[in-house]
Amino acid sequence: MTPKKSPRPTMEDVAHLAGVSRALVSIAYRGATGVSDETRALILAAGEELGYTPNRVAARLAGGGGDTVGVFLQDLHNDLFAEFYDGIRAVTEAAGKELVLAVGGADGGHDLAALQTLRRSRVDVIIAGGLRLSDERARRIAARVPLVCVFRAVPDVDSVFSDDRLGAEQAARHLLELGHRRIAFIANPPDEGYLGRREGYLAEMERAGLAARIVEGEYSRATSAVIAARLLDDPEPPTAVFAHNDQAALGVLDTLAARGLRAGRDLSVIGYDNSSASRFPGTALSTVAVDGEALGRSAAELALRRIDGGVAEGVGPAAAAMWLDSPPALVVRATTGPPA
Amino acid sequence: MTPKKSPRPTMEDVAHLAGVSRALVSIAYRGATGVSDETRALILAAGEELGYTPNRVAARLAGGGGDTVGVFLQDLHNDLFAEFYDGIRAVTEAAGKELVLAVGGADGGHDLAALQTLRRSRVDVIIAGGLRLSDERARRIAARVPLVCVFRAVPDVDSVFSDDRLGAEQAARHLLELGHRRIAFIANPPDEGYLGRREGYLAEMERAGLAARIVEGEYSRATSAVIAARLLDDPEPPTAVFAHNDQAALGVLDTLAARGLRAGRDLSVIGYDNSSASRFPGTALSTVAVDGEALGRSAAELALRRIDGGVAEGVGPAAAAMWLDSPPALVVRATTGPPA
DNA sequence: TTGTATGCGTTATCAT
DNA sequence: ATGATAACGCATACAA
Repeated sequence: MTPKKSPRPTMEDVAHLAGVSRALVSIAYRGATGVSDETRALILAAGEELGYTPNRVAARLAGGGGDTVGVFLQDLHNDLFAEFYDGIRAVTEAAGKELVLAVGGADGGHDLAALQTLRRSRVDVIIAGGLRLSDERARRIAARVPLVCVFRAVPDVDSVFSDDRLGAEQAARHLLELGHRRIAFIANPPDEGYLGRREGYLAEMERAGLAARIVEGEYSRATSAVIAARLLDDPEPPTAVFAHNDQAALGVLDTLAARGLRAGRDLSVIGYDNSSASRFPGTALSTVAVDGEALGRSAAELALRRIDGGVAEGVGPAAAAMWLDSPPALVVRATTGPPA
Repeated sequence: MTPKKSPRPTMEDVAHLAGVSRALVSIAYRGATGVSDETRALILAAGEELGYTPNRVAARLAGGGGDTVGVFLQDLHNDLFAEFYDGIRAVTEAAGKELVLAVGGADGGHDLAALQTLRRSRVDVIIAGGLRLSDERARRIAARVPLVCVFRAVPDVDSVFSDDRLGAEQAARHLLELGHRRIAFIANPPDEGYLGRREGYLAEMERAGLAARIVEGEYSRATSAVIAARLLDDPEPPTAVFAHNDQAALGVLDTLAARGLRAGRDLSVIGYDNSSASRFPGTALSTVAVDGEALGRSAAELALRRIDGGVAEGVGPAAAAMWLDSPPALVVRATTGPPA
């Protein structure tokens, strides 16, 4: 009278009920070849009856792997990464790969831990969007697991990115052509990569024979708001501000609103990313558009090639691919105008 | 002269190098008790030297489990779910649990597949934010794996939610008090739960002796824009629109903008969620605030109790907990005003 | 086509 | 504190 142990049905149970061997059940559930359609239907029916769900954990341990891609997302609050994820999913889903996600924290402090998590879960490749780690650290990670850095170029590491420097030049030039001369740049932490935007700004200012004015900031809206206030209180305040990304630009807009000032008239503001927030009619932030979804798709394709074989199989970081994808596009909206 | 196979270092390798047994290595890496601090340091050093990373897949197969929580997120494009995730992470991280994520698609069609993925990966409990499945389906899933539904009350299933009905009543009343009489409600698909908002609207309209006007919509901004256009072209157009959520309300705003109409003057619009999009100064959408992060925290606590034991351990859906959390709060901004 | 053994890297249960 | 040994659930040769 020992009651049958019922924890969770396994392949064994399904095989038993269907009157076949475990191997057959395995094949049937994977859609692999080696079973007659009839027996497969029979097996699936048996599984259904038992409420069986394949155990992916066991499958990953046993199988060779090669069907799991890890994705790192810098920030769920930033719409750009949602688009990025959409792009990745579109191609990985079509290829029948499973996605494992890891999300960064507000600051870059958690990025490394997130990558570790991905590594522990034995993903076959990692696509990292918006990694805030030094190039050196990124390289060290790439040495242990195939890594594709996105939105950012890391030398010697597979990277898919937009030409930030070019985009920044366009933004700066736009401000310059409007007649601005005192243009400040709110930068990101310099030790976390993403230097292209800063460089573009610098280059364009130099070309115009103007003094550059870089203020180190972060990615957050709040921090940027504080910086903007300081800038405005300066004895010789800038007439235009170019922010490293939209989030930061939004922070500038916040202080402007708080002081009853109007963006585009009292101070020109331009961001970078063309995040959904910048697109709202009421916000109408001038910015530089980055196609997050396209970058996601390209990154996923690169990642798949790394694990599925193909052209780049086996090659290490030595043959890192650098994909300059989807050129940035200046988007002029309402927050930029001629100096007051 | 057979070269040592180098694929990936395992515990065995670490144990070998450290001159101890595998079991010790296991204990050392888990921080469990049973090793002297000295040997542990020695083991960790050996692991470091080999570039060893614990294999979580194997650990999950072997171990009893109980340390993995699955999270379903309806939509990465909606900021509300980012907050929700933050709340979950705050408590699960403190409890030392691993998170496994699954994301829904644009429509609810992928929700079931996402849940399946979570099930296959053998998470110990699932926290689902914004599930678009019928109550019945949700119940069937809950019968097979501990499930916590959030933002929504599913009878007989653990649920953590805000009082949508109350919030909707507040929104409707706000419109009523402003003097509106023809108030339309853009609803979500009726078979996907989330009926509280509709009910609140209905109740308040009835109380005022007014005719309700419900238009079935979806969650998307685009669909809602089309609906708004139709509403506006009606021979007797509403003077106010209450949308099921902010996304939908934004769609109404889009149509207004496209026609050169002004929200708050030509047509009052109110949404629901207080998503970040609604907060932008330029948008200033009146709405009802939901504390996504608080709901996430509560849901996580409930989930942990389910797996870690404690008060609710072992109890099935029969004793489902319904947490009415964080009361909704009316947020009046610029898109609502007296009728023209 | 179908069934059988072996191994995947850990954890857990025993002994010592 | 430490060291063997048995699961964990499945994939993958390989034999039938």
